Amino acid sequence: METYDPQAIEAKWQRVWEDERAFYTDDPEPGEEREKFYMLEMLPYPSGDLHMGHVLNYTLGDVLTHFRRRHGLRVLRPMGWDSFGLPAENAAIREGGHPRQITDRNIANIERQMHRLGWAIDWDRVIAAHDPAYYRWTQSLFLRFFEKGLAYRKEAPVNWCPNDQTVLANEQVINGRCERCGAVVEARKMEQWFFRITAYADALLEDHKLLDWPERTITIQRNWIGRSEGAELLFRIEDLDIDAAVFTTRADTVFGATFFVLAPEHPLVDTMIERSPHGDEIRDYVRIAMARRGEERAAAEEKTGVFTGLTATNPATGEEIPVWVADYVLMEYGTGAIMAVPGHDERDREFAERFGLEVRQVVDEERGVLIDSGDFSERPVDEAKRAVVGWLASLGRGRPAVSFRLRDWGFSRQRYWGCPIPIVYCGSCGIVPVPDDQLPVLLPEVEDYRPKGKPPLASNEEWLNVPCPSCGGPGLREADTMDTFVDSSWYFLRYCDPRNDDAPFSRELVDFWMPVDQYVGGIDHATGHLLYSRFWVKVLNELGLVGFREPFARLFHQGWVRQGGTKMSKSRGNVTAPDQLADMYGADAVRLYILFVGPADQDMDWTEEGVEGIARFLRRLWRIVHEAAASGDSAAEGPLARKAHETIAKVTDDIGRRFVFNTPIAAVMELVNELGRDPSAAGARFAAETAVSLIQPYAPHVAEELWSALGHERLWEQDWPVADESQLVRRTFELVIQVNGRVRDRVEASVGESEAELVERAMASPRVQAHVDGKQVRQTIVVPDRLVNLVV
RNA sequence: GCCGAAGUGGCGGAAUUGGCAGACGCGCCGGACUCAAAAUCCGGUGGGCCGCGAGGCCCGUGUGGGUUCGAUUCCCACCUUCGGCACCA
Repeated sequence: METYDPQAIEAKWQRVWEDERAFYTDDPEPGEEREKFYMLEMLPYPSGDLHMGHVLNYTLGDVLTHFRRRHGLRVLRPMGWDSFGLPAENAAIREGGHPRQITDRNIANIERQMHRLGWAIDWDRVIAAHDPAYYRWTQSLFLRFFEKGLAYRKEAPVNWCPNDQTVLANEQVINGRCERCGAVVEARKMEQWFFRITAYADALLEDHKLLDWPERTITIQRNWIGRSEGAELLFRIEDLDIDAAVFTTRADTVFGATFFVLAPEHPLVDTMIERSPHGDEIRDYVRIAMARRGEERAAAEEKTGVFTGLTATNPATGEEIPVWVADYVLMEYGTGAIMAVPGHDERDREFAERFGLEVRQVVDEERGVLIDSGDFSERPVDEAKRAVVGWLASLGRGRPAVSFRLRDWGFSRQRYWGCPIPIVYCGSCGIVPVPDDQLPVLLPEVEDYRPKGKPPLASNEEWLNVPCPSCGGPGLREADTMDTFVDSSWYFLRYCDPRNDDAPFSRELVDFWMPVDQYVGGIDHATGHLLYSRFWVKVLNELGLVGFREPFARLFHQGWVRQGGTKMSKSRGNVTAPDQLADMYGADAVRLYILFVGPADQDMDWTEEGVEGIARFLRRLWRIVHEAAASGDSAAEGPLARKAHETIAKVTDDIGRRFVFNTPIAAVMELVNELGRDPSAAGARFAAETAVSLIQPYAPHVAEELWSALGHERLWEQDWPVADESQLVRRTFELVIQVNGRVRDRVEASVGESEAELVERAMASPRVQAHVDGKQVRQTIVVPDRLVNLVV
């Protein structure tokens, strides 16, 4: 027996797998019989180095990949790169070089590290967001959205750094200041691109029922979409000769609406500035309010606002109530205007108290009924909500309405390193899409990635100025690029048909592979990537490009691997990178360890204490399996064989049904411990084969080597072992005997004994007798084949 | 403030349907091997108490209650930690 040399055997088997194309997946044959399984982990951003979070994510996926493959499924398990985005651009600005060079270098490095870990990936299907062969189709799909009116431009506030003359992403704003220069960030309005995801709000909620997802993820999405049922009510503003609509979920409180408030951005405000005697004050207020960013407004100590000098008519009471403009009312929600009911709304009350406005109680909170509300007085709140809306509707002053918290998805980025938006602005034709046959719109070279008051792409005049595709007149290209969430909203479709030059993907292939059967990724993407991808697939479905409505049938969230937390830096100093760890202990040890330390769906503080234990286990496994191979008896019965069958059942259930990845390792350790007591015992060979076979998804290299030592080959394509049910049936068991719920003795008993027999055994125990001690047994509880409890 | 998740030995964790708390591993202790150490192997290891010993008793899953013959598991309240959201009418 040679000593266990992880480096050598890992290199050896990785070469074999590559030579045999073991983990590459061909397109389905016509009349394909094998069931498909699409295994996918979230698209990684190619930072320079793999970290332990990646190792957890992809090892988990790898275990499932091997497990499903060995169940005879045709498994697709691809990999690619979310390779556009700010980090590469920042690195280019900081250190020089081109974002493309930096990105390509990082991809090469991280890909090498991935190979080092031995993951079973179909590297033929690799895609990269920044590859023109990919982003031409991102652009093409964008055009389909544009044609349907689902991609549009509108003015919206952005974070603007007045010093750097640039738009900042939310994560670049730290406490209201620019992360780079520290200048106070302002809100500025710009024309930007949006996807009309709000049009799919109901569909996104409705189709949750099609998903086998963690409940909390669905809850997060549901809250994010924020569907509220209520009503739109009309308030007459006589001075302007218009009706202004408000959204409310508390139509029952309309009798208590003592003032009316518009958001500063509300379109009517301009009219008011013109027509109101207080026009100047309104204008001043609006200017100040609009310069404040959303978070600043929310964080303000006290609510601010300005009286417009106008009044609106409360449709329920007929009273004239004052109209105010205040920035605690958000233009983005509802109608951008509210009826203020300070008697029953905390925010309205705060405002009313500050400005001395009337507060009127119209609901008796204790009894839950309306008061001082005309004909509706004494009616319960829920009933009154409907009744009031019905009444106002009959007067033409209201209607039931639904409002959503969800906003449209702004995907313009005033950045260089992203997918160009294939649009040309023409003086005579307006917004003109670049025709499909002129795609891709390639990302041009620029001299400086820093935006100086305009997006970086706009600095390349030659690129920027193009003839209008429609009329041939002078045109200007769109200089914004796309949010990287656009790239990742359809990559899982491209994997199904990654080298298609004629279309983003063939419908036949995506309909075969999709939906993703098992998706694995962080819960941090609950309201971003996961929602956007669902939206895209719904649109593509309506366009007839795909035959399904949901992209990810089943979802699993791995926990966070925290590194460098106070706990660990104190105890151990530096953290070792995964590939260094692999150099020290081997890839198999790293893979086993990351899954062994705890449940994969829970957060963990990374520590290397314990990796030695895994390395020790692998050396033990190596030695014991070799011993069993030399002298092991291949009997398929006896205690060791039974233990092996129990382990098969446990591991299969844990991975396949429970989605638990740490306990199977413990189960195999137990089997190996038992085998180690006598590697030449009856059934030892079978136990060794079982242990090797079961550990293969976790530690494929050493498993393959040991499988050879046992005289077999190609473990990676062997069927997953099946537990022999007859071996699992026990004839005897250890009867637990309790007195008053406390365990007092354990005795052997036969399976299937009657309650009376079990009680008799219990009473026969001297230890039990000592506790019963002549007392009256008042009750006996018997759990067949398990336990007896005597109550005295 | 609101929503969610979680609190189990010195440590990471296990206990799947209300039925033997602490599997498996780390660490630690003892032993074997060794001139010695490392590695390896064997044994022990929740706390307290009683017993020369075999063994026995009590306490114990964040805290306090409850349901139950029986609770880490179910219910109520509270504490702590970690996430997410935060003027959404």
